[in-house]
Amino acid sequence: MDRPQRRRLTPQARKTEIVEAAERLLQAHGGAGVRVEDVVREAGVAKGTFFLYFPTWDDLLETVRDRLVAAFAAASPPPRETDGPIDWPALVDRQAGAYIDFASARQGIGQAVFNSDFAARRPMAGDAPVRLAALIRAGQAAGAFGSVAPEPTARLLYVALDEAARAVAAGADRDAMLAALQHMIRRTLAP
Amino acid sequence: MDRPQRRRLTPQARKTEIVEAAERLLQAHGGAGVRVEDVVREAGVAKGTFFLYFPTWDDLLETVRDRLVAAFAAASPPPRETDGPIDWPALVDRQAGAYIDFASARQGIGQAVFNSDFAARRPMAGDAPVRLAALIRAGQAAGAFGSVAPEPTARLLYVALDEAARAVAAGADRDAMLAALQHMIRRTLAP
Amino acid sequence: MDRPQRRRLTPQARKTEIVEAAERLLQAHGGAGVRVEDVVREAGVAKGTFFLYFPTWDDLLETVRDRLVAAFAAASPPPRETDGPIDWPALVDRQAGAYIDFASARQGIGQAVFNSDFAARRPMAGDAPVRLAALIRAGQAAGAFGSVAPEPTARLLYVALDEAARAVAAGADRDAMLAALQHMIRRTLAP
Amino acid sequence: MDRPQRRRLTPQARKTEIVEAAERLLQAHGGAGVRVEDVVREAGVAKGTFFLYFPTWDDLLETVRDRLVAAFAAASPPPRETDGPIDWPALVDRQAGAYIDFASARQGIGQAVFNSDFAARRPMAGDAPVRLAALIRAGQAAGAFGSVAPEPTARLLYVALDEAARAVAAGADRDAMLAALQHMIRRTLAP
DNA sequence: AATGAATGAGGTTTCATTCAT
DNA sequence: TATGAATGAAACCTCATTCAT
Repeated sequence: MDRPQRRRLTPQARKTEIVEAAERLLQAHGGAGVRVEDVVREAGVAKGTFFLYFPTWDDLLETVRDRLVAAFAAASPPPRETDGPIDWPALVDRQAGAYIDFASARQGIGQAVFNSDFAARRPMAGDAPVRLAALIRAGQAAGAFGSVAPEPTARLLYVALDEAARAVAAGADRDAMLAALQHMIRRTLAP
Repeated sequence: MDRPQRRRLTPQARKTEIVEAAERLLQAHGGAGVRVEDVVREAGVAKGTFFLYFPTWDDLLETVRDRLVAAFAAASPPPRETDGPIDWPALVDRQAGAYIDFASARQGIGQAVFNSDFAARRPMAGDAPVRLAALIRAGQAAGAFGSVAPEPTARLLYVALDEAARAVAAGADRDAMLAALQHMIRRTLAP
Repeated sequence: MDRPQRRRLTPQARKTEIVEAAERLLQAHGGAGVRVEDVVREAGVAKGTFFLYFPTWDDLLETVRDRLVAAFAAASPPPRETDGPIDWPALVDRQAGAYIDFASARQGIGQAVFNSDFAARRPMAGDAPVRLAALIRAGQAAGAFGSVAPEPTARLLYVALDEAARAVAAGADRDAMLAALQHMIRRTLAP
Repeated sequence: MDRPQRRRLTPQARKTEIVEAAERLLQAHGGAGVRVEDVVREAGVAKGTFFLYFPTWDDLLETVRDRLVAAFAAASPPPRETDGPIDWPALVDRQAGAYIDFASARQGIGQAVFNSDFAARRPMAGDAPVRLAALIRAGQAAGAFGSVAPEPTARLLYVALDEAARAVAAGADRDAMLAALQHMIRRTLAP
């Protein structure tokens, strides 16, 4: 028949192809009902190839999650000291907006890896709240923020960020959500 | 034979038995890996009986979810006007504490019905944020709160409440989480 | 369509049906290439039913093996003292013949459970050689046999018995094999 | 790059490397669970190379089996007439001991090629019993053995030899097994 | 001759749901 | 109303074998 040629790639390239195929499907379906079968069809590879790169389905999801986290970290790097004195409130506002836009555009994936049975099965180190806590601490050191407890507050703010993104993805007014979020953050961290 | 006597109960009582058995297991396992098989064993009924009362597994989860929501509503009723002028900040603080204690004690169930594939399959009307928005509106009407947008803010505060409960259930210091939460809420709603 | 009616049986009856279907196939194919799929087709049950009774494929083989051993034990019971003095050489000759006939008629099953990867995966207590050693000991006590070491000799005689059956099943002359076997046993055990 | 130099060997040498790697693994694991993957890793060659030399997995096992048979034949050659009159009973005793020692030291391989699904899939010409029958015939011609039927008896003695080796490999007392075996053989073949 | 990425048929196992009793 | 044996559609995963390089 017209069986497509066997395409030989470097392992890294092939792995990426599979992950990206998975991301497309997860984004479209929120993770629910996406199976190995679907991913390999989307990626145009054989089933065995999938398991060559991901021993289990959860290993794929883990990779997807790691890529998501890394992508946001790369997209909104923490402020560098060298750029002069930091306008903390403005910085926080900007980051909040960036997060909403980033995460709402990837809501399906986020759902699949953060609000699913998978998330319960394979809990995550939880990098984001840690980075947020560090940010709060830095702002406090600069005298820009009040004396809230950094870690608990970071946790709470983080889920608020996430919820805002989810709301926007679900159709809520982006600017209204962002305004409410920024208000909450500014007020919470204000001296 | 000496088969255990078939216990004839009112339909409602039998249904409750099953739900409560399910709640015990979901609470213990966070929902992961709890199967119909397990529930009927815990409830002491036959498998067919389960489907007599719950056409599908998700119907059971829906019932569990509804009961959870109803239980909290019953446990912390909204303030009644008749009790004289309301101390809004104090009210909010009290509700936050109540929510943390209630939800952290039922974290497993909450996980199973709110942070799982089920939650994605069967989204919920979302009663809690609505009630919270109403509360904010009432406080605003009384001049106790500032002019934030009630619905978006309610959404954000609600997930913060939830996260605080989750953190406590996971071992975080209850009082520290509560303090951070109360600070956030008070500041966010302050005039 | 003409989907066959669902046949409800007692668990024991259904289990037996499945085992017997398996035995037919194993006997016919020597175990090689017989799969769950084949057994359920032969038994006329659904695949899930198989796993209801045999958690794994090897559990089925174990049941088949146990039945085989039990069947031979039942078919040729050890001599009872009450029947008067025993003619040991004649007894041994008779048992040898019985074993050859029994085992050669079930060569396929024997192959599947005793000379296969399964046998290596799940080694057996090895009841037969033990019973044979007891028989030798009893004959020695009666002065009918010489002073060979019972256990090692029983092991060796047992595999010879088995090989004779295998040879007969493979087409060798039954009487010639039996004669050679009886000669070997008699000579080995003679005083 | 620094990829390990592709070692160019004569085909025969490369094939031997693979077989010997396989033998090491089969001996260690009794054949169960040894896969092509394992063999090529042990041999330090690529997977494709394996199939260059062995069209199928069973071809490898066949080679292993042939080497095993040839190795024993080489290790204990049949007696040559030129050495003068043969002491048949002593010869037989010696061969039995040699077989036990040889086979018990290679029990894993023996299991993999003689008592496995492979052995059923690819039955063997059965050289060993044939040679044993010839030996019996020669002894009979010399007047040292009785008039047993050579072929059936050789079959039975051969499996006894094999079982003795298996028992020793499994931890049985070598000398006790050997004594029982020699007794059985001597008595069976005695005039 | 040698490599190792890619294949896909085939196998076991799970479990929500059905249905004869 | 209640039972529990029976179902079968997935789902995951393995691994001998192929083939482009």
